[in-house]
Amino acid sequence: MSKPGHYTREDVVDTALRILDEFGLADLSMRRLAGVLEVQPSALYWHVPNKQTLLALVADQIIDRAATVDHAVAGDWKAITLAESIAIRDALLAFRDGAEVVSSTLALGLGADGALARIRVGIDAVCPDVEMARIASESILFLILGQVWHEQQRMQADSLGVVSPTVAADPADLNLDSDSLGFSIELILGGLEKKLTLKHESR
Amino acid sequence: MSKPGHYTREDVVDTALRILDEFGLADLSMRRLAGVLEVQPSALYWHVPNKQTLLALVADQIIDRAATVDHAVAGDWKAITLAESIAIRDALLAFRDGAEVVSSTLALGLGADGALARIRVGIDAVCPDVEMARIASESILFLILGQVWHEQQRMQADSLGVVSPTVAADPADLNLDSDSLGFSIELILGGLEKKLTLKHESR
DNA sequence: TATTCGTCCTGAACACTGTTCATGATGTTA
DNA sequence: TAACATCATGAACAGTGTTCAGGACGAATA
Repeated sequence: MSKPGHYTREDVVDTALRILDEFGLADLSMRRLAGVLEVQPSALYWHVPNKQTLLALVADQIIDRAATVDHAVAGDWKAITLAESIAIRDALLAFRDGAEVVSSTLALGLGADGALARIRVGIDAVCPDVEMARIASESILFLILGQVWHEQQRMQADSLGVVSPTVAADPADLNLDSDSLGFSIELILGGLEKKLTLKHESR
Repeated sequence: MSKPGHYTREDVVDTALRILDEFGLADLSMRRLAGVLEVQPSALYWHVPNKQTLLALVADQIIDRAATVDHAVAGDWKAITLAESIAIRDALLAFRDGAEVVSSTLALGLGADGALARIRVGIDAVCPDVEMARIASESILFLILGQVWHEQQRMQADSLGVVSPTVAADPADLNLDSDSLGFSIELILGGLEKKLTLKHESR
Protein backbone atom coordinates (compact mmCIF):
# COMPACT_ATOMS: atom_id res chain seq x y z
CA MET A 1 0.00 0.00 0.00
CA SER A 2 2.97 2.27 0.37
CA LYS A 3 4.00 2.33 -3.26
CA PRO A 4 1.36 4.21 -5.22
CA GLY A 5 2.60 2.78 -8.50
CA HIS A 6 1.54 -0.29 -10.42
CA TYR A 7 -0.26 -3.07 -8.66
CA THR A 8 -0.61 -6.73 -9.46
CA ARG A 9 -3.73 -8.84 -9.11
CA GLU A 10 -2.27 -10.50 -6.05
CA ASP A 11 -1.86 -7.12 -4.37
CA VAL A 12 -5.53 -6.42 -4.95
CA VAL A 13 -6.63 -9.80 -3.58
CA ASP A 14 -4.36 -9.52 -0.57
CA THR A 15 -5.65 -6.06 0.27
CA ALA A 16 -9.22 -7.29 -0.12
CA LEU A 17 -8.41 -10.10 2.27
CA ARG A 18 -7.12 -7.62 4.83
CA ILE A 19 -10.14 -5.35 4.55
CA LEU A 20 -12.39 -8.39 4.89
CA ASP A 21 -10.64 -9.46 8.07
CA GLU A 22 -10.59 -5.99 9.59
CA PHE A 23 -14.03 -4.66 8.70
CA GLY A 24 -16.10 -7.59 7.46
CA LEU A 25 -17.74 -8.49 4.19
CA ALA A 26 -20.36 -5.75 4.37
CA ASP A 27 -17.64 -3.09 4.43
CA LEU A 28 -15.59 -4.64 1.66
CA SER A 29 -16.66 -2.41 -1.22
CA MET A 30 -14.79 -1.75 -4.42
CA ARG A 31 -14.56 1.91 -3.47
CA ARG A 32 -13.09 1.14 -0.09
CA LEU A 33 -10.62 -1.28 -1.60
CA ALA A 34 -9.61 1.35 -4.13
CA GLY A 35 -9.26 3.88 -1.36
CA VAL A 36 -6.86 1.72 0.61
CA LEU A 37 -4.77 1.18 -2.52
CA GLU A 38 -4.94 4.95 -3.20
CA VAL A 39 -6.40 4.31 -6.60
CA GLN A 40 -9.62 5.09 -8.46
CA PRO A 41 -12.32 2.39 -8.21
CA SER A 42 -12.26 1.85 -11.95
CA ALA A 43 -8.61 0.82 -11.74
CA LEU A 44 -9.65 -2.40 -9.99
CA TYR A 45 -11.53 -3.51 -13.07
CA TRP A 46 -8.31 -3.88 -14.94
CA HIS A 47 -7.15 -6.55 -12.49
CA VAL A 48 -10.49 -8.26 -12.02
CA PRO A 49 -13.61 -8.52 -14.22
CA ASN A 50 -16.07 -7.94 -11.35
CA LYS A 51 -16.52 -8.13 -7.62
CA GLN A 52 -17.80 -11.68 -7.58
CA THR A 53 -14.64 -13.13 -9.07
CA LEU A 54 -12.63 -10.95 -6.71
CA LEU A 55 -14.46 -12.61 -3.84
CA ALA A 56 -13.85 -15.99 -5.42
CA LEU A 57 -10.12 -15.27 -5.44
CA VAL A 58 -10.37 -14.19 -1.82
CA ALA A 59 -12.18 -17.43 -1.00
CA ASP A 60 -9.45 -19.42 -2.71
CA GLN A 61 -6.87 -17.64 -0.59
CA ILE A 62 -8.74 -18.48 2.59
CA ILE A 63 -8.94 -22.17 1.68
CA ASP A 64 -5.37 -22.36 0.42
CA ARG A 65 -4.07 -21.06 3.72
CA ALA A 66 -5.58 -23.96 5.65
CA ALA A 67 -2.96 -25.92 7.58
CA THR A 68 -1.76 -29.13 6.00
CA VAL A 69 -2.52 -32.41 7.69
CA ASP A 70 -0.03 -35.22 8.07
CA HIS A 71 -2.07 -38.26 7.17
CA ALA A 72 0.46 -40.67 8.60
CA VAL A 73 0.24 -38.99 11.96
CA ALA A 74 -3.53 -38.56 11.93
CA GLY A 75 -4.42 -42.25 11.90
CA ASP A 76 -7.21 -44.09 10.11
CA TRP A 77 -9.52 -42.64 7.47
CA LYS A 78 -11.92 -41.26 10.02
CA ALA A 79 -9.16 -39.44 11.87
CA ILE A 80 -7.81 -38.09 8.59
CA THR A 81 -11.18 -36.76 7.50
CA LEU A 82 -11.76 -35.24 10.89
CA ALA A 83 -8.34 -33.57 10.89
CA GLU A 84 -8.84 -32.15 7.41
CA SER A 85 -12.26 -30.86 8.40
CA ILE A 86 -10.88 -29.15 11.47
CA ALA A 87 -8.14 -27.59 9.36
CA ILE A 88 -10.70 -26.16 6.95
CA ARG A 89 -12.84 -24.99 9.83
CA ASP A 90 -9.89 -23.14 11.32
CA ALA A 91 -9.09 -21.61 7.95
CA LEU A 92 -12.62 -20.25 7.72
CA LEU A 93 -12.41 -18.93 11.26
CA ALA A 94 -9.07 -17.25 10.56
CA PHE A 95 -10.78 -14.50 8.55
CA ARG A 96 -13.81 -12.52 9.46
CA ASP A 97 -16.89 -13.65 7.51
CA GLY A 98 -14.71 -16.35 5.95
CA ALA A 99 -17.51 -18.89 5.92
CA GLU A 100 -19.92 -16.56 4.14
CA VAL A 101 -17.40 -15.68 1.45
CA VAL A 102 -16.49 -19.30 0.81
CA SER A 103 -20.13 -20.39 0.97
CA SER A 104 -21.34 -18.04 -1.72
CA THR A 105 -18.31 -18.64 -3.90
CA LEU A 106 -18.91 -22.37 -3.63
CA ALA A 107 -22.61 -21.98 -4.34
CA LEU A 108 -21.88 -19.96 -7.45
CA GLY A 109 -19.35 -22.55 -8.56
CA LEU A 110 -16.61 -19.97 -8.91
CA GLY A 111 -13.88 -21.63 -6.88
CA ALA A 112 -12.83 -22.83 -3.46
CA ASP A 113 -13.00 -26.42 -4.67
CA GLY A 114 -9.94 -27.25 -2.62
CA ALA A 115 -12.07 -27.59 0.48
CA LEU A 116 -14.18 -30.42 -0.88
CA ALA A 117 -11.14 -32.14 -2.33
CA ARG A 118 -9.38 -32.22 1.02
CA ILE A 119 -12.39 -33.68 2.76
CA ARG A 120 -12.78 -36.35 0.12
CA VAL A 121 -9.33 -37.93 0.30
CA GLY A 122 -9.97 -39.85 3.49
CA ILE A 123 -13.42 -40.99 2.43
CA ASP A 124 -12.41 -42.01 -1.07
CA ALA A 125 -9.83 -44.33 0.44
CA VAL A 126 -12.49 -46.55 2.01
CA CYS A 127 -15.65 -45.84 0.05
CA PRO A 128 -15.68 -47.45 -3.39
CA ASP A 129 -19.02 -45.91 -4.34
CA VAL A 130 -18.07 -42.51 -5.75
CA GLU A 131 -21.59 -41.15 -5.51
CA MET A 132 -21.75 -42.14 -1.86
CA ALA A 133 -18.37 -40.56 -1.21
CA ARG A 134 -19.46 -37.36 -2.91
CA ILE A 135 -22.62 -37.08 -0.84
CA ALA A 136 -20.80 -37.81 2.40
CA SER A 137 -18.02 -35.29 1.80
CA GLU A 138 -20.41 -32.61 0.59
CA SER A 139 -22.44 -33.16 3.72
CA ILE A 140 -19.41 -32.62 5.89
CA LEU A 141 -18.53 -29.47 3.99
CA PHE A 142 -22.06 -28.10 4.40
CA LEU A 143 -21.80 -28.89 8.08
CA ILE A 144 -18.57 -26.95 8.45
CA LEU A 145 -19.80 -23.97 6.45
CA GLY A 146 -23.12 -23.80 8.26
CA GLN A 147 -21.57 -24.06 11.68
CA VAL A 148 -18.82 -21.52 11.12
CA TRP A 149 -21.14 -19.12 9.33
CA HIS A 150 -23.53 -19.26 12.24
CA GLU A 151 -20.71 -18.72 14.70
CA GLN A 152 -19.16 -15.82 12.80
CA GLN A 153 -22.50 -14.10 12.40
CA ARG A 154 -23.04 -14.42 16.12
CA MET A 155 -19.60 -12.93 16.70
CA GLN A 156 -20.50 -9.91 14.61
CA ALA A 157 -23.83 -9.51 16.37
CA ASP A 158 -22.04 -9.61 19.70
CA SER A 159 -19.42 -7.09 18.58
CA LEU A 160 -22.22 -4.75 17.50
CA GLY A 161 -23.22 -4.51 21.12
CA VAL A 162 -26.32 -6.62 20.74
CA VAL A 163 -25.91 -8.90 23.70
CA SER A 164 -27.81 -12.10 22.99
CA PRO A 165 -30.39 -13.14 25.57
CA THR A 166 -28.74 -16.54 25.90
CA VAL A 167 -26.03 -17.22 28.43
CA ALA A 168 -23.09 -14.95 27.69
CA ALA A 169 -19.44 -15.87 27.16
CA ASP A 170 -19.03 -19.26 28.73
CA PRO A 171 -15.24 -19.65 29.19
CA ALA A 172 -15.38 -23.13 27.62
CA ASP A 173 -17.35 -21.91 24.62
CA LEU A 174 -14.60 -22.24 22.05
CA ASN A 175 -13.81 -25.78 23.01
CA LEU A 176 -17.48 -26.56 23.01
CA ASP A 177 -17.86 -25.31 19.46
CA SER A 178 -14.84 -27.25 18.34
CA ASP A 179 -16.19 -30.38 19.95
CA SER A 180 -19.56 -29.65 18.45
CA LEU A 181 -18.19 -29.80 14.92
CA GLY A 182 -16.13 -32.84 15.73
CA PHE A 183 -19.18 -34.54 17.11
CA SER A 184 -21.30 -33.80 14.06
CA ILE A 185 -18.64 -35.12 11.74
CA GLU A 186 -18.27 -38.23 13.85
CA LEU A 187 -21.98 -38.78 13.40
CA ILE A 188 -21.62 -38.75 9.64
CA LEU A 189 -18.48 -40.84 9.61
CA GLY A 190 -20.06 -43.30 12.00
CA GLY A 191 -23.11 -43.54 9.80
CA LEU A 192 -20.94 -44.02 6.76
CA GLU A 193 -18.92 -46.75 8.44
CA LYS A 194 -22.11 -48.54 9.39
CA LYS A 195 -23.33 -48.36 5.81
CA LEU A 196 -20.01 -49.65 4.48
CA THR A 197 -19.82 -52.65 6.78
CA LEU A 198 -23.41 -53.55 6.00
CA LYS A 199 -22.58 -53.52 2.31
CA HIS A 200 -19.62 -55.80 2.92
CA GLU A 201 -21.65 -58.26 4.93
CA SER A 202 -24.42 -58.46 2.35
CA ARG A 203 -22.04 -59.85 -0.25
CA MET B 1 -52.68 -4.87 -5.16
CA SER B 2 -55.66 -3.54 -6.99
CA LYS B 3 -56.83 -1.26 -4.22
CA PRO B 4 -54.36 1.60 -3.93
CA GLY B 5 -55.51 2.29 -0.39
CA HIS B 6 -54.16 1.14 2.94
CA TYR B 7 -52.01 -1.93 3.19
CA THR B 8 -51.29 -4.22 6.09
CA ARG B 9 -47.97 -5.73 7.03
CA GLU B 10 -49.14 -9.10 5.73
CA ASP B 11 -49.84 -7.60 2.32
CA VAL B 12 -46.29 -6.32 2.17
CA VAL B 13 -44.80 -9.66 3.18
CA ASP B 14 -47.00 -11.59 0.76
CA THR B 15 -46.06 -9.33 -2.12
CA ALA B 16 -42.39 -9.65 -1.21
CA LEU B 17 -42.81 -13.41 -1.26
CA ARG B 18 -44.28 -13.27 -4.74
CA ILE B 19 -41.53 -11.04 -6.08
CA LEU B 20 -38.95 -13.36 -4.53
CA ASP B 21 -40.47 -16.36 -6.23
CA GLU B 22 -40.84 -14.68 -9.60
CA PHE B 23 -37.60 -12.73 -9.91
CA GLY B 24 -35.26 -13.98 -7.20
CA LEU B 25 -33.63 -12.44 -4.15
CA ALA B 26 -31.33 -10.17 -6.16
CA ASP B 27 -34.31 -8.46 -7.75
CA LEU B 28 -36.27 -8.11 -4.53
CA SER B 29 -35.54 -4.46 -3.76
CA MET B 30 -37.58 -2.11 -1.62
CA ARG B 31 -38.17 0.08 -4.65
CA ARG B 32 -39.44 -2.80 -6.73
CA LEU B 33 -41.68 -3.97 -3.91
CA ALA B 34 -43.03 -0.45 -3.55
CA GLY B 35 -43.57 -0.28 -7.29
CA VAL B 36 -45.67 -3.43 -7.35
CA LEU B 37 -47.78 -2.08 -4.49
CA GLU B 38 -48.03 1.28 -6.33
CA VAL B 39 -46.62 3.07 -3.33
CA GLN B 40 -43.57 5.17 -2.54
CA PRO B 41 -40.58 3.21 -1.17
CA SER B 42 -40.70 5.13 2.08
CA ALA B 43 -44.21 3.83 2.71
CA LEU B 44 -42.78 0.38 3.33
CA TYR B 45 -40.87 1.66 6.35
CA TRP B 46 -44.11 2.26 8.15
CA HIS B 47 -44.89 -1.48 8.04
CA VAL B 48 -41.37 -2.75 8.59
CA PRO B 49 -38.31 -1.26 10.31
CA ASN B 50 -35.85 -2.37 7.63
CA LYS B 51 -35.27 -4.81 4.81
CA GLN B 52 -33.61 -7.44 6.97
CA THR B 53 -36.63 -7.93 9.17
CA LEU B 54 -38.80 -7.96 6.05
CA LEU B 55 -36.70 -10.86 4.80
CA ALA B 56 -37.02 -12.51 8.19
CA LEU B 57 -40.80 -12.35 7.92
CA VAL B 58 -40.55 -13.78 4.42
CA ALA B 59 -38.39 -16.59 5.76
CA ASP B 60 -40.94 -17.33 8.45
CA GLN B 61 -43.64 -17.57 5.80
CA ILE B 62 -41.58 -20.03 3.78
CA ILE B 63 -41.03 -22.27 6.79
CA ASP B 64 -44.58 -22.00 8.05
CA ARG B 65 -45.90 -23.22 4.72
CA ALA B 66 -44.05 -26.50 5.00
CA ALA B 67 -46.35 -29.50 4.84
CA THR B 68 -47.27 -31.09 8.15
CA VAL B 69 -46.11 -34.61 8.90
CA ASP B 70 -48.27 -37.28 10.46
CA HIS B 71 -45.95 -38.83 13.02
CA ALA B 72 -48.17 -41.83 13.55
CA VAL B 73 -48.00 -42.65 9.87
CA ALA B 74 -44.32 -41.90 9.46
CA GLY B 75 -43.05 -44.61 11.81
CA ASP B 76 -40.13 -44.60 14.20
CA TRP B 77 -38.08 -41.58 15.27
CA LYS B 78 -35.75 -41.89 12.30
CA ALA B 79 -38.61 -41.94 9.84
CA ILE B 80 -40.22 -38.98 11.57
CA THR B 81 -37.04 -36.92 11.45
CA LEU B 82 -36.51 -37.83 7.83
CA ALA B 83 -40.08 -36.92 6.90
CA GLU B 84 -39.86 -33.56 8.70
CA SER B 85 -36.57 -32.85 6.97
CA ILE B 86 -38.00 -33.62 3.56
CA ALA B 87 -40.98 -31.38 4.32
CA ILE B 88 -38.66 -28.49 5.16
CA ARG B 89 -36.56 -29.20 2.12
CA ASP B 90 -39.64 -29.03 -0.08
CA ALA B 91 -40.71 -25.80 1.59
CA LEU B 92 -37.35 -24.24 0.76
CA LEU B 93 -37.58 -25.48 -2.80
CA ALA B 94 -41.10 -24.11 -3.18
CA PHE B 95 -39.78 -20.55 -3.43
CA ARG B 96 -36.94 -19.29 -5.52
CA ASP B 97 -33.83 -18.58 -3.42
CA GLY B 98 -35.76 -19.90 -0.42
CA ALA B 99 -32.70 -21.55 1.10
CA GLU B 100 -30.61 -18.39 0.91
CA VAL B 101 -33.30 -16.26 2.53
CA VAL B 102 -33.84 -18.73 5.35
CA SER B 103 -30.10 -19.30 5.77
CA SER B 104 -29.24 -15.67 6.30
CA THR B 105 -32.26 -15.07 8.50
CA LEU B 106 -31.27 -18.03 10.62
CA ALA B 107 -27.66 -16.91 10.79
CA LEU B 108 -28.69 -13.46 11.94
CA GLY B 109 -30.97 -15.01 14.54
CA LEU B 110 -33.98 -13.08 13.28
CA GLY B 111 -36.44 -15.94 12.92
CA ALA B 112 -37.26 -19.12 11.06
CA ASP B 113 -36.75 -21.10 14.25
CA GLY B 114 -39.65 -23.35 13.31
CA ALA B 115 -37.40 -25.34 11.03
CA LEU B 116 -35.06 -26.42 13.80
CA ALA B 117 -37.96 -27.15 16.12
CA ARG B 118 -39.56 -29.53 13.66
CA ILE B 119 -36.35 -31.43 13.11
CA ARG B 120 -35.79 -31.77 16.83
CA VAL B 121 -39.04 -33.45 17.82
CA GLY B 122 -38.08 -36.88 16.55
CA ILE B 123 -34.57 -36.70 17.94
CA ASP B 124 -35.59 -35.39 21.34
CA ALA B 125 -37.85 -38.40 21.74
CA VAL B 126 -34.91 -40.80 21.83
CA CYS B 127 -31.91 -38.67 22.77
CA PRO B 128 -31.86 -37.75 26.45
CA ASP B 129 -28.73 -35.60 26.08
CA VAL B 130 -30.11 -32.20 25.05
CA GLU B 131 -26.72 -30.94 23.88
CA MET B 132 -26.34 -33.98 21.68
CA ALA B 133 -29.84 -33.55 20.30
CA ARG B 134 -29.14 -29.90 19.56
CA ILE B 135 -25.97 -30.66 17.64
CA ALA B 136 -27.57 -33.46 15.67
CA SER B 137 -30.62 -31.46 14.65
CA GLU B 138 -28.57 -28.37 13.80
CA SER B 139 -26.38 -30.57 11.65
CA ILE B 140 -29.37 -31.85 9.74
CA LEU B 141 -30.64 -28.31 9.25
CA PHE B 142 -27.27 -27.17 7.93
CA LEU B 143 -27.30 -30.13 5.59
CA ILE B 144 -30.71 -29.22 4.20
CA LEU B 145 -29.86 -25.55 3.81
CA GLY B 146 -26.53 -26.22 2.17
CA GLN B 147 -27.92 -28.74 -0.24
CA VAL B 148 -30.93 -26.72 -1.30
CA TRP B 149 -28.94 -23.51 -1.53
CA HIS B 150 -26.46 -25.22 -3.78
CA GLU B 151 -29.22 -26.64 -5.92
CA GLN B 152 -31.13 -23.38 -6.24
CA GLN B 153 -28.00 -21.45 -7.15
CA ARG B 154 -27.31 -23.99 -9.85
CA MET B 155 -30.87 -23.59 -11.10
CA GLN B 156 -30.36 -19.86 -11.41
CA ALA B 157 -27.03 -20.31 -13.17
CA ASP B 158 -28.67 -22.69 -15.61
CA SER B 159 -31.59 -20.35 -16.25
CA LEU B 160 -29.11 -17.57 -17.01
CA GLY B 161 -28.00 -19.58 -20.01
CA VAL B 162 -24.72 -20.65 -18.49
CA VAL B 163 -24.83 -24.35 -19.31
CA SER B 164 -22.64 -26.15 -16.84
CA PRO B 165 -19.88 -28.33 -18.30
CA THR B 166 -21.15 -31.33 -16.33
CA VAL B 167 -23.68 -33.73 -17.79
CA ALA B 168 -26.87 -31.84 -18.56
CA ALA B 169 -30.39 -32.58 -17.34
CA ASP B 170 -30.34 -36.21 -16.33
CA PRO B 171 -34.04 -37.20 -16.28
CA ALA B 172 -33.56 -38.83 -12.87
CA ASP B 173 -31.87 -35.76 -11.43
CA LEU B 174 -34.66 -34.65 -9.14
CA ASN B 175 -35.02 -38.05 -7.58
CA LEU B 176 -31.29 -38.26 -7.24
CA ASP B 177 -31.17 -35.00 -5.34
CA SER B 178 -34.01 -36.07 -3.12
CA ASP B 179 -32.29 -39.35 -2.42
CA SER B 180 -29.06 -37.49 -1.85
CA LEU B 181 -30.54 -35.53 1.03
CA GLY B 182 -32.24 -38.60 2.41
CA PHE B 183 -28.98 -40.46 2.31
CA SER B 184 -27.05 -37.70 4.10
CA ILE B 185 -29.65 -37.55 6.83
CA GLU B 186 -29.60 -41.29 7.18
CA LEU B 187 -25.87 -41.04 7.74
CA ILE B 188 -26.38 -38.67 10.64
CA LEU B 189 -29.28 -40.60 12.11
CA GLY B 190 -27.35 -43.84 11.75
CA GLY B 191 -24.37 -42.30 13.49
CA LEU B 192 -26.60 -40.97 16.23
CA GLU B 193 -28.25 -44.34 16.72
CA LYS B 194 -24.85 -45.97 17.00
CA LYS B 195 -23.81 -43.45 19.61
CA LEU B 196 -27.01 -43.94 21.58
CA THR B 197 -26.79 -47.72 21.71
CA LEU B 198 -23.15 -47.53 22.75
CA LYS B 199 -24.12 -45.26 25.58
CA HIS B 200 -26.77 -47.72 26.70
CA GLU B 201 -24.39 -50.66 26.65
CA SER B 202 -21.71 -48.88 28.66
CA ARG B 203 -24.03 -48.54 31.65
C1' DT C 1 -70.56 20.07 14.78
C1' DA C 2 -65.63 21.00 15.52
C1' DT C 3 -61.18 19.30 16.91
C1' DT C 4 -57.89 16.13 17.97
C1' DC C 5 -55.55 11.69 17.10
C1' DG C 6 -53.75 7.61 15.00
C1' DT C 7 -52.95 5.54 10.62
C1' DC C 8 -50.87 5.27 6.23
C1' DC C 9 -48.69 7.49 2.63
C1' DT C 10 -45.98 11.34 -0.35
C1' DG C 11 -41.91 13.49 -2.27
C1' DA C 12 -37.54 14.74 -1.86
C1' DA C 13 -33.18 13.97 -0.39
C1' DC C 14 -28.72 11.54 1.54
C1' DA C 15 -25.07 8.59 1.19
C1' DC C 16 -23.84 4.95 -0.59
C1' DT C 17 -23.19 0.68 -4.24
C1' DG C 18 -21.06 -1.96 -8.70
C1' DT C 19 -19.74 -0.97 -13.24
C1' DT C 20 -18.52 1.36 -17.84
C1' DC C 21 -15.96 4.24 -20.88
C1' DA C 22 -13.07 7.47 -23.15
C1' DT C 23 -8.83 9.27 -22.18
C1' DG C 24 -4.04 9.52 -20.62
C1' DA C 25 0.65 8.52 -18.56
C1' DT C 26 4.60 5.31 -18.40
C1' DG C 27 7.94 2.14 -19.54
C1' DT C 28 9.38 -1.79 -22.90
C1' DT C 29 10.11 -3.47 -27.40
C1' DA C 30 10.67 -3.13 -32.68
C1' DT D 1 11.50 7.42 -33.25
C1' DA D 2 7.31 4.80 -33.44
C1' DA D 3 4.34 1.27 -31.73
C1' DC D 4 2.64 -1.36 -28.02
C1' DA D 5 1.05 -3.39 -23.78
C1' DT D 6 0.34 -2.08 -19.12
C1' DC D 7 -1.97 0.30 -15.54
C1' DA D 8 -4.20 4.22 -14.21
C1' DT D 9 -7.66 8.57 -14.25
C1' DG D 10 -12.11 11.02 -13.72
C1' DA D 11 -16.57 11.36 -14.81
C1' DA D 12 -20.76 9.37 -15.33
C1' DC D 13 -24.89 5.85 -15.12
C1' DA D 14 -28.25 3.39 -12.87
C1' DG D 15 -29.28 1.47 -9.09
C1' DT D 16 -29.48 0.55 -3.66
C1' DG D 17 -31.41 1.07 1.61
C1' DT D 18 -32.96 4.54 4.50
C1' DT D 19 -34.60 9.10 6.65
C1' DC D 20 -37.62 12.89 7.35
C1' DA D 21 -40.86 16.70 7.26
C1' DG D 22 -45.22 17.00 5.86
C1' DG D 23 -50.09 15.79 4.14
C1' DA D 24 -54.51 13.21 3.50
C1' DC D 25 -58.16 10.89 5.73
C1' DG D 26 -61.18 8.17 8.81
C1' DA D 27 -62.46 7.46 13.69
C1' DA D 28 -62.92 8.91 18.25
C1' DT D 29 -63.50 12.65 21.42
C1' DA D 30 -65.06 17.27 23.32
